[in-house]
Parts: sequence; structure tokens; C-alpha cells
Amino acid sequence: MTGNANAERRAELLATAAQVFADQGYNATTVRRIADAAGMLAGSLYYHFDSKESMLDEILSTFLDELWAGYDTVLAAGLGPRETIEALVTESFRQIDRHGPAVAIYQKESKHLSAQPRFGYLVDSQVKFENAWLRALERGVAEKVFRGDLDVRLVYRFVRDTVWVAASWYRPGGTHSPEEIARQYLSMVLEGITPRT
Amino acid sequence: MTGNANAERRAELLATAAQVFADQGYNATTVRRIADAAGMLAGSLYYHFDSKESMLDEILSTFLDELWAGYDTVLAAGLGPRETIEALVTESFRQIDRHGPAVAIYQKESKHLSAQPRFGYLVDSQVKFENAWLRALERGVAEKVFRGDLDVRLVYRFVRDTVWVAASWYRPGGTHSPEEIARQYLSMVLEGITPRT
Amino acid sequence: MTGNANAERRAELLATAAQVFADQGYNATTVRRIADAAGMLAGSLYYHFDSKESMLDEILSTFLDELWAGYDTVLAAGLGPRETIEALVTESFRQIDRHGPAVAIYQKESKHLSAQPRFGYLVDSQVKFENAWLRALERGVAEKVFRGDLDVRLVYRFVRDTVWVAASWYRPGGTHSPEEIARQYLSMVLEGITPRT
Amino acid sequence: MTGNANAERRAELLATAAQVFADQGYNATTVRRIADAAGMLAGSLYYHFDSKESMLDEILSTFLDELWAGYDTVLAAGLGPRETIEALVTESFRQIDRHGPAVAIYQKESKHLSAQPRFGYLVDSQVKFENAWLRALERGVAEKVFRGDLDVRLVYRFVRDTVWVAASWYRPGGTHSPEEIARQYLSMVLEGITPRT
DNA sequence: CATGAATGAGGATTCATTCAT
DNA sequence: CATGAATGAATCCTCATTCAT
Repeated sequence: MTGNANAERRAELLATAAQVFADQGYNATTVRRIADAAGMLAGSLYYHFDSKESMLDEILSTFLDELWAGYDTVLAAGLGPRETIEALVTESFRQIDRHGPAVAIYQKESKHLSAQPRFGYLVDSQVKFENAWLRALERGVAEKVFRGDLDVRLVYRFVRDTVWVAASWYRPGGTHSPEEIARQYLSMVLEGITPRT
Repeated sequence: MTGNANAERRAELLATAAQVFADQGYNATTVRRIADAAGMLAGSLYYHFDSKESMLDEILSTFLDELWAGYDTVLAAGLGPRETIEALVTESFRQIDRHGPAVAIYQKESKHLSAQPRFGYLVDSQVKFENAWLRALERGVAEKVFRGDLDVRLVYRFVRDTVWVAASWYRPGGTHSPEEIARQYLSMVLEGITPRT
Repeated sequence: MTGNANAERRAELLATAAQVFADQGYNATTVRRIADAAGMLAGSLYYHFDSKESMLDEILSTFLDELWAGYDTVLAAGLGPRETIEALVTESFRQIDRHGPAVAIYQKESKHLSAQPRFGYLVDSQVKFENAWLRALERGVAEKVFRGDLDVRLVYRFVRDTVWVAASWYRPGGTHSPEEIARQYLSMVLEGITPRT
Repeated sequence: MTGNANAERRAELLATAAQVFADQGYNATTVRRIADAAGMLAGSLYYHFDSKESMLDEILSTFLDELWAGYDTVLAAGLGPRETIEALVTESFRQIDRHGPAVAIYQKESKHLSAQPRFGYLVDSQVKFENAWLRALERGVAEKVFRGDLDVRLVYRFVRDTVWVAASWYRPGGTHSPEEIARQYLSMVLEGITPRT
């Protein structure tokens, strides 16, 4: 059971760190601030983690692991293009609900982290991500469930950004559940904001 | 002409700084890096600017000034709600085209900068921004040119994010002009990505 | 006992810093020099103190606190004017003996430090000081134990300077004890250097 | 005549510099501040002077040259010990009147400047100064015009400090002329502040 | 597990100084 | 003579990290 207690403590500390990273930015966050928020001294964190960077690493990779668990299930389900997009969006909002800070960190920091070998998996994930979405969109265009007069790449970015940027303002426990937000988002993305005649 | 040369040099250096800030993040950017990119020594920058922070300040306030010049013209034109939204979006993409780095910096840093009194104007701008968009959307719903079954606040965030996040990937001089991108974005936002019957 | 060890270390470091400040002047003293004298690295001082200025602050305010503890006792004792002057001078030499460096720093730096709000207490102290001495001198003139043909303000400065400047050459543990020096100073100040007939 | 105009300008600039050095301390004074006070840019000062240090050097050596011109006249006049002391004190106050800032600088900075070879003359001057005063005092004790029960070295410091410290508060053009101040100081030093029977 | 104290590598900033114009 | 722009060394300070207790 010791290992379990240990794992719980780690998770707790990582949640604290993620919160602070998301609020202040990774670089602007001092180890001391994390330690303050965790009720210990800066040096003490090094009993649990190798470095500030390894905290960031663990936060991001844990998040991506869970994200892909969800995505892979969706992608393996053999859904039609529109249903795939709907399921991916819904899954994404669930991740934002669960891993808000991690998503926010990912948004802000992933671009310049990608340069470091240690964070190469960010690039891998992004490529895999792009492929999955593009394939669904292209299938949709081919099957005429999506419009064919738009640049697919632009549509991809549009949908992707539309979903993930929500992490910057979404707060768990608010008025709307992630599923409700996903529903409205999808409605806008799919139907637009002007009324259908 | 001396004042002019001076102003030009400042603008040049600020453009360089903005580029680096956008690439690496404000905190992660060292003054030395900016100086390197400008072909001078770190200390020399202090002949032109008071501090790293004042460079950031000047970059952001210059951008916001130009942005509002454009927006105010649109808002004063007495357009209908749909035309207002179209004009605001198009204007926004023009700003992204012209002030790409400044927009990217604004996206990434404005949240935690807002806390500092020096950057209070970021909050002011954001409030004014939100009011302008919300009013146009609400008028549109009232006049039935926009759907009434959606949470207006959510629509606002959707459109806002949709537009500005583009700064993170848009590169001036690419295949699409800002107006073309605006056109396609608007088409998606207004009509959705599924074909109308 | 931990708090005690902490306080002791602080006091030790402040004594070192005071020594260096007194020798080289506050501005000319680098943090590194203080650290060298304390046997640590420059950065390590910041574990104990906020800034170079806060070291100076603590040195001066500690000194003034002790000085006023002594002075207030004298002033509350209800002595006659001559005895008051004698006691103040003697007390001053004791402070020079104990806080030599602090006194020297006070002499050299107080004038331009007074401008800063943080060091406003230097002005307060100086005013209180002047009042105490002037009152004693004036009482002495009224009671005819001091000469009435001299400008009291000039006498005040004369006595004041005469005492404190001694800090610039006095070294504890020399031939004369502070009391012996006070005795000879008082003898000169009160009787002059020409023999009485 | 160009040399003359040149010399005047130099003197003017040095007076300005001396004022600022005296007010803020040599180290705390930036070349830019001096230039501001002189109505020019920092770089321009280097047309007139080699360095900030050479300004200080010229200020101090000019002062000491004039001081010794006066002192040497007094010392060569063959006066008695008391008259010598009186004349030296009076001459000193005249120097304070004329070279106030230089005297103040000398007081504050000479101790740590003495270490540098360039300012070796400060030590020479001080030694010569001490000899002159000690001789006069010792002659006075021998001739019984000064008290013999005091440590001569202490008396020397007492008189020396008493005189020079006045530079820290003396402002030319005030109520008292330098001669009047000298008169009252001498009266105190010679007769003390208690009334003679 | 946690603390307290220190390390040492930067990083922003200051400033005397130079020099082409 | 003076300016404007730049240099580069030095300074204060921060902060991730280490480690004996």
C-alpha cells in the first residue's frame, strides 16, 4: 500500500503544479511557488521529482496518455465521419473537464517545448492527432456529409482550435457540463450560427 | 527627420523583439536573444528602451491602438449585425496579417499580464471588445439573422477564439490572403461545415 | 533554539556587512565582497536578506534602536543640563564602541539616504536628536552653567560633530576606553584647551 | 585667449561636478547626472575630461593646492602656537566657504581613495597636515598656552574634526561669515562652553 | 519525508566609456 | 564642441538544484 500512498501524493503534487503552471506559465512559475501551494519547502519537492521539467513532463504525458486512450476507442469504433467528429469533440471536452490545467499548459507551451528531444512525444501526438482528424474530415467530404468547397486543412484548424481553446476559459463545475458544451459547439461547427431555412 | 529615424529604429527593434517574444514566450526570452536578433549587445537595447517589460508594453499597446482604430471604424459604420460580424472578423484577420507576433503574444501572455497595473489597459480593451461583439450577436438574434437556440456567451467565445487562435499558425505571405481566410472562416462560422440542403 | 541560531547568523552576517560598508562606502561595496568576507557566494546572501539595501536598513535601524534605548534612559533621568550633556556624550561613545561601523555608515550615508521613504526614520531620529540636545543646551544657558554668548545652534553642531566624527577613527580595544575618551572630550568641550587661571 | 575660455569652461564643469559629487557621493554619481546638470550629454564630457575619476582628481588636487597655499603662508609667518592655531582654523573655514563641495568630497571619499596610487597625494597632504597641527599643539603645551593634561593626539583629532565637519552643513552666503564662524568655533575650542569665573 | 542553508549559473540592468558624424 | 548610438564589463538579484541533518 505504500506505493499507492506514494502514487497518490505524487498525483496530488502534480495537480498542484499543473494548476500553478497553467495560471502563471511554466517559465514564470518558480519551484518555490509550487512548494508554497503544496505546503512544503522548495527543496522538499526534489524528494518526489527529479526536476521542475520532469513535473511538466509527467503532467503532459499523463494527460496525453488518457487523451489517446479515449481517442483510440473512438477511432476503433468504426463510426461514420460525422459521428467520429462528434465523438472526438465530445471526448475532447471531457478531457478539458478532467485535465483543464494540463490542456492549458499544452496549448501555451507545446510549441516551444517540441524543440527539446525530451518532449518529442508532443510532436508525435500532434501528428497522429492531425492524421485522425484529417482522415475523418476527408471521408466526410467524400461521402458528402461535409461541404466540399472549403480548404480541408483550414477546416481542421478551425475545428481543432475551436475545441481546445475552450480550455482557457472553461472551469469545471460551471453551468454547462462538458457534454452540453460539446453539443452546442458541434451544433455551431456543423450547422453554423445562421438559422437554416 | 531625426525624430523619424529614431522612431523607425524603435519600430524595427520592436518588430524584432515581438518576433522573438512570440516564438519563445515573453518570460523565456532573454534580452540577449533580442539583442542578438537585432545585431547588437544586450546592454545597447537599454539606450532605446527602459526595460524588457517596456518593450512588451509598447508592442501590445501599439497593436491594440491600431486594432481599435479599425474596429471603431466598423462599429461606427451603422452596419447590420451580420455585416458587423463579417467586418469585425475580416478586420481581425487583417490585424493578424499585420501584427502577427503581437497578436500571438497577446494570446499567450495577456491573462497573467492583466494582473499588473501597468497592463490594466489589456483588461479595458478586452471588456470593450466583449461588449462590441456581444451587442452585435444579440442584435442578430433579435433580428433573427442568428440562431436563437444557442447560449450567446458561448457563441461569442466560439467566434472570438476561432478568429484569434489563427494567429498561432498564420504566416503572412502564404497561400491565402487574410481576406480569403476571413471569407472561409466566416463561411464556416455562419453556415457550418455540413452542406445546406 | 532554531530561531536563535537564525538570529545569530543574521547578526553575524550583518556585522560583516557593516564592516565592509563602513570601509568602502555603501555604494562602492559589492554584494560579492560582503559574501567573500562572510565566506559564502553572493547569491547565498539572498537566502538571509532580501537585498543589499535591506541589509543596510537592518544595520542602521538596529543601531538607532539601541542608541535611543540609551538616550531615552538618560533623558528620562531628570539630570541637570551639564550632567545630561555629559551622559549623552558618554552614551554616544559607548555606542561608537559597540556599533562603530554602523555609526560610520550613518555618518557617511544618512544624508542621501534620507531622501528615500524607506529611510525616513533617519530624519525622524535626527530631529528627535536635535531637539534633545538643543533643549539641554538651552536649559544650560538659562541656568548659566553654559556660556550665553555663543549661537546655541552652532554649539549644538559643534558638540554633535565632535562626538560622532570620532567613529571615523575610533577602534574598539585601543588604548582608551570609550569612557576615557568621553571624559577627555567632555573636558575639552566644557573647559576648552587653554588652561584656566 | 582660447586657452582661457577653455580653462573657464573646465572650471565651470568641475564646479558642477563637485556639487553633484558632494550631494550624492562620488560612486553614486553617474556621468550622465553631471552632464545633465551641465546641460550636455554624457559623452560630451569626454571632450573635456579623460574620465570621471580625473574630474574627481582635478577637483581634489585644485582644492588641496589652494589650501596649502594658505596654510604655508600661515606656517611661514612665525606666529606663536595659539595664534597659529587660530590662523589655521580661520583659513580652514575660508576654504570651506570657497570650496565647500570639494571639502565635503574630501571628507567622505579620501579614506578609500587613499588606497589608489593616483590619489597618493591625499595621504601626503594628510601627513603634512597632521605634522603642522601637532607641532603647533605641542609647542603650545610646552609654552603652557595649552593644557598639558590632555592627550595631544586626541586634541588634534578633536580640533581637526571640529573644523572640517562643518563643511557638511555650512552653506556659503548664510547668516555667519566664515570668519565669524571661525571666531565662535575658536572660542569654544579654546575656552570651552562653560563660563570662566 | 522534510528542512535549512548553500550553490552557481544565468538574467536584467546600469554605466563609464568610445567614436563616427 | 556636441550628439547619438553602441560597447562591454560589472552589478544586483533570481532560481533550480543539492545535501547534510
